[in-house]
Amino acid sequence: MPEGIEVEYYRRGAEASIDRSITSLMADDLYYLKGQTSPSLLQKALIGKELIRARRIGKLLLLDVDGGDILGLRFGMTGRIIVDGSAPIEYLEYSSERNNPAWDRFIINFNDGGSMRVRDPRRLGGVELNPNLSRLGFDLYTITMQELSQVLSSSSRPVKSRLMDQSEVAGLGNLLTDEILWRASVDPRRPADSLDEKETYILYEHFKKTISELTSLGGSHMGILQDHRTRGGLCPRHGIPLERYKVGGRTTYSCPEHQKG
DNA sequence: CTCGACTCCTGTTAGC
DNA sequence: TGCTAACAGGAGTCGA
Repeated sequence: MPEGIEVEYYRRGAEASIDRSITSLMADDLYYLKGQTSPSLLQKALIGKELIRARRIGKLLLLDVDGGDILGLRFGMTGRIIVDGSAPIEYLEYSSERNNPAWDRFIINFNDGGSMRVRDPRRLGGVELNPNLSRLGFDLYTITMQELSQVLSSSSRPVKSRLMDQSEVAGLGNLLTDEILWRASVDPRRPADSLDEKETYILYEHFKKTISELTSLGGSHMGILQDHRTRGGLCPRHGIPLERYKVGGRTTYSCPEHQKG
């Protein structure tokens, strides 16, 4: 599913839509419009305008409009962005291999005949004009050691829950979080504030390395753990069955050998 | 503050 | 073989 890494790819893809005049919209799926966003507000903000910048905070893609508005796109679990018919990410975990235009929930048409569309089979994403950004935590690409330390030391919740809390760290999803904790040899259930300075540093190093590595490899699904995150899956390091359980309601896999305590 | 339980959604898959 | 029920997870809400 799209996590921060995929959305960063989407952002790069969306840059192809910069500086092109918007002539029309398709925003028929009202369920997909979040907050106060309505088709008429979108028309007013976008028609005759241009997108001037593509930004990203965590899993939220932000497109600045030349009238001062900001178009926020969320992709949920199965959403992708398609600019002029091509998608920055073709393969998406848990999404359909098929590519059905009926799943287009939002379309921007440009005066040159091209388009930018959000294709989302399960409709867990959404479009929001001028989204509230104040609740987003440190972005996964720019978080510092001090910031991570602050996030972890200020709560006794499970370390995994803390890392996935978008108001603390923005951009980590379930798969990336399992991958990072697996690499760092940390039990996802451990209280966040139980990690000492050295453990936090090790976690931070694996965090940064995982993000940069999977960004160059092409997505969250390229992680070492990913293929083994299934019932009966084996730890790629020890060859023993991974544990499967819930943390904060999310399916979690970890190795009982090197991620204990 | 923190937790679980619930909601939304729908394509895929496990299991009878 | 064919059906149904559970599952996947991002994000929000709600009550304990």
